[in-house]
Amino acid sequence: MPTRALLKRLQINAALDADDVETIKALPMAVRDFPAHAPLAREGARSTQCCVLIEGFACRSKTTFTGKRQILSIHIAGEIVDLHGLHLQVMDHDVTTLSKVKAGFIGHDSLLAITRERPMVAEALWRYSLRDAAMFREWIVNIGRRPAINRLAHLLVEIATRIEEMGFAGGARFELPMTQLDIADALGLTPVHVNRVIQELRRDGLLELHKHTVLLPDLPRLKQLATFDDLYLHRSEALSDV
Amino acid sequence: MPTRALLKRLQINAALDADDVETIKALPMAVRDFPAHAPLAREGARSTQCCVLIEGFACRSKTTFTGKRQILSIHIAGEIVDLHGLHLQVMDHDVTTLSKVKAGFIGHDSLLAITRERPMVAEALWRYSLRDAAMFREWIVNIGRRPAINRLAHLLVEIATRIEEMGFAGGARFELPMTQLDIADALGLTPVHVNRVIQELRRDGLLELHKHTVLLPDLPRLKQLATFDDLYLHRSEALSDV
DNA sequence: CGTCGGGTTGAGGGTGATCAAAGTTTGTGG
DNA sequence: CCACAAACTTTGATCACCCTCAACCCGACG
Repeated sequence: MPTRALLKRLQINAALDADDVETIKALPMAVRDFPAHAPLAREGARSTQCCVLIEGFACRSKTTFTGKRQILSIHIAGEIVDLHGLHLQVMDHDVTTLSKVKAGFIGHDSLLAITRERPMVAEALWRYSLRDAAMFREWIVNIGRRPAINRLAHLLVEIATRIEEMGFAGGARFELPMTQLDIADALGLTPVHVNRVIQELRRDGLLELHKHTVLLPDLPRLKQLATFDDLYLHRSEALSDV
Repeated sequence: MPTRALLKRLQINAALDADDVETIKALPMAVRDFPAHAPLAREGARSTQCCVLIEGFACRSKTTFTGKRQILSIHIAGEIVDLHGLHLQVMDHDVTTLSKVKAGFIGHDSLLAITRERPMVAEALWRYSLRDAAMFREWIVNIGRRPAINRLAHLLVEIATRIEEMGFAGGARFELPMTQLDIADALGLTPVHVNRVIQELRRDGLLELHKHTVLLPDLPRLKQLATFDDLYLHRSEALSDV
């Protein structure tokens, strides 16, 4: 069931009834496989469908005229990488796979139709896009006001938290198919400096990183270093919903 | 008519029919005045209403545990500073006035009701929040990948563009009630360095700044310096709407 | 006239950038 | 399965952008 992860993702933040769930499951979705480093959407393009990650990792990024890339967010299975395209005509950034990816594409027409018929689905999606924005805000704080080590710590803890939230693996060990260059572009640093900061975390016993497997041996201390507060992830708000 | 600016703002990005407009005009709204540097909303609070700027400037910000403030966005008349509160229970950041402000407060209950009855209003608001997110993304790129001068240039051009878009004054001259400390917090810099960068722009004939009046004598050159591309503002998308 | 917030200036220091090169791993084709 | 290339990681040396600290100036306002 390709919509399983998506449903899980939406239900973390919204109370959907059985009919809502059925309607989402029935959405026509084209599933495709992509290799790593493949574009899922490009800046300037007019999208006609939304892209849901079923398996694998992707990131959103912008490249300045001077050729520098800035990664805006990392995405895991269950997440919609371009939901904004539903109401914003043209893509203002790129979406690229980080690993091999299985992705589902849902036409804007069918998605718009269901949002107009089922207000709760519309609100779940709207809320999802608001959480997206909340993560961008924290990303701004991270890049603007935290030194490099703390910045990297925050990125790691955020990803660990989000992976755990979706019920994949434990929070302290996970796959992260990002190169040090990717991490640098995510943090607004250079790859050389990221390498040095990684070594510092290793020395402090806060990070083990072989291949693309991350292990966080002392999550509490890492969270402290990151001054991580998960408020901005707006977890489990469904219960208190109107 | 206190909803005039808001309507103008929404209609830039959405096609509202006469009934939609009337419904928005009829929204019960409590108007209040605030001095400069007053909180409009606080991190951790559960909001029950949305705050619309009728006159004046405000900003959104987060403060890290180490006491550093990062400004996330600047807001002008017509903008809703906490629309996300409609679907996200708790505020993940602060909203503060920058100048004297006249603000209108609309209860979540009436706002939710109208979004459920009028899909086009819901979509206009949803789209508004998506544009918000697009501005956060550009803010990330600005802080993460542009040197200080270019960063300041970008901030100035963005504000000039958004003020012009709303039909206030010309794009090259406008009021900006931010201190150099505020600008520093917006750009992820220190006030001392902001001061030096301002002087550099002055020397280059790109900026005049007396009191809180900004004059941009050579907007094209400033845009070039900022490598400013207004794509992310998603201007006038209403026409091509579904 | 004194205080206070904000702007300006100077000296010195450090975080992170740049440049360059050497390892190491990954992946691909023979 | 090996050979080779390409991509990624690591290390070193040097540099610069921006920070820190500190003082002084200026205008607004009581």
